[in-house]
Amino acid sequence: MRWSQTYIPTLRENQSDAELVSHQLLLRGGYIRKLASGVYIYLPLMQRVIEKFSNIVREEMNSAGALEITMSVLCPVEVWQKTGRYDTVGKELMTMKDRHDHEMILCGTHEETVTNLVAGEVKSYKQLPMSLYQIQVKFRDEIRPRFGLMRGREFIMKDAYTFDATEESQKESYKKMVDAYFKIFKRAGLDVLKVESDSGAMGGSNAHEFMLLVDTNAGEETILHCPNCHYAANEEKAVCRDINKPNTDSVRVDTEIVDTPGAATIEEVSEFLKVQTNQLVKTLIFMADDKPVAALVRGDRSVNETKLKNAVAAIELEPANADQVEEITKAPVGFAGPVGLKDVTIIVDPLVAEMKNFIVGANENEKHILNANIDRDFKASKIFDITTTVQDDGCPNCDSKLEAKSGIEVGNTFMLGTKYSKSLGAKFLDASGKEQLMIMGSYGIGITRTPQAALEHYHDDGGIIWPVGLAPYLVEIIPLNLKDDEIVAAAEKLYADFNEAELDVLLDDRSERAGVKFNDADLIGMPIRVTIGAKSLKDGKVEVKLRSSDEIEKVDLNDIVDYVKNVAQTLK
RNA sequence: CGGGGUGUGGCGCAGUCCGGUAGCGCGCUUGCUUUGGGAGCAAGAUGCCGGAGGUUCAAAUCCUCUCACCCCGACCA
Repeated sequence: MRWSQTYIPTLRENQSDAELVSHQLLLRGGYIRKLASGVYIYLPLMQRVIEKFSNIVREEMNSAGALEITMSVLCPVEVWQKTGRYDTVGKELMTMKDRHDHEMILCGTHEETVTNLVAGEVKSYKQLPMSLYQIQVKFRDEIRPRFGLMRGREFIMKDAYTFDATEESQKESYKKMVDAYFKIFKRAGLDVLKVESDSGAMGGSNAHEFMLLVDTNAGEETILHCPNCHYAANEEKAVCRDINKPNTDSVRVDTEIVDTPGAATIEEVSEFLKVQTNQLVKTLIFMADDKPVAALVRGDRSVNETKLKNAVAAIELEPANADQVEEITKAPVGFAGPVGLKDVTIIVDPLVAEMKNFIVGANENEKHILNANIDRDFKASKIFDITTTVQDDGCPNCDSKLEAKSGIEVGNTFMLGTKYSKSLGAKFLDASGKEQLMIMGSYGIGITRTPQAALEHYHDDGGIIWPVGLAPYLVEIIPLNLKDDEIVAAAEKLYADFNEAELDVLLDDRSERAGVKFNDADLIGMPIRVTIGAKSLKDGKVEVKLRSSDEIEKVDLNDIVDYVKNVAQTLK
């Protein structure tokens, strides 16, 4: 492609509302433009990146035996009502009304659509396993879109779905997808970490996320990783095992109510009573589907709301507001405690359950209770891991300490079980003629998110440095002076040769000065740059430079295509 | 939804406190010169100062309402 024939609107200055380097680079490099919050237009270069990555995904999905289809973006609400997700997904569900006032879903995922399809088509175990996928736009009314393509309201996703007759077979299907995922990300130049995750509104038993680790604020999730046994899970899933337990008395002592004037927060109370924060127990009041829940964690730890949501099997969970807290505990915020609480579900974390003689709020203004003990002074509705796991907590699988890392989710895999096949009637007859529910899996990869995530790693001060797998063009030719006929002739010949050899090539045929072309080339980030200038050309040579290196190699004009081919092999 | 902030040519911003009819840099157009890391000179074009209402002789500027966008939090298939 000739620069003059395409559209690459590079900008000299950063746009003020882009926070992340990767977002900034896509904007400045002329890859994307914003239309509305979380809604982007992909310009020609981005379009090529999307095609490159999609093709990698497509090839690996096909090799894994998945069949490409395209499902509708729209889906009648009735299908979503059948699976219950019309209610459980909540406000993130994007919907519209047609002219007959019939509500339609703008799908953010396609379990409903695909299961509805398969339920009507597949009737025999002989047709299973079946694996379907598509690459398509998705809609999610995100509460706060941010970071450009990282979290949009409209984005492109690869979503795959497997249908199996038996658990055994489903495990194989799952493994095939996981293997394909590692191949895909490797080809895109990315090292990803597979972590255990919570299945959330998706339902199902087992789930993993594929995370790209980053050390910037681009990471929206915290991952706990064991360097020894390689256990890895995200914050919402990681089992909390505290290896620094506080010493506690073994003998239970009677409770005592004390005044704690002006001390409401854990810090204030611990300072006032001259005790460590881990001698206190935090009682946090939440509303779970409009029912009050008290969550008890140790004073020095915090509640993970996803874990708590799972503990009470709630659809909606939110912290109670000050009025609700007052109504439930009969005391202002800061003095809630489990002792004497009525008609409230009390979820106790295991770290609290093993404590003795601890301090809790007294449900009375400016008072706390000393020496509270579980079972004697209050009863737990349930003991459940609701503590957020942090750096240096113990690995649940070995004796090492966990490390906390920040990551971007670029893919996910879910074992769905029969949640969708049951509600949508995806049944088949097994070999003995008995009706069975299909066992499903669901697998996503963010097609627009992944390339931007990659840029969090692949850039320097000058701009983007694409891995070959994602680069819009492999090589960019820069003729330095368009008034020099020999340079132009050499550039045209090279351009023709690269095209002949079917290498993706961009020719910067603008009559800009060298500096402008070099800076733009650095900014848009093609892996290989070929510079044609008068000096080298006298000797029949051109200069080859990798975007990722400062070294310049002079190569004979006639050998250049082979040279570039070979170099490309050595790049990621 | 809560907290914070911003809307002024395509982009980045100044001007707003203290009202007087819009400016800078980059980009864009034309011409000449220049051509190995964001050139120089000259001449140009581009603004309902986010929108509506109000106060005033006069509003980008003051007041009221509204919309959009950004950041932090909740959410995250």
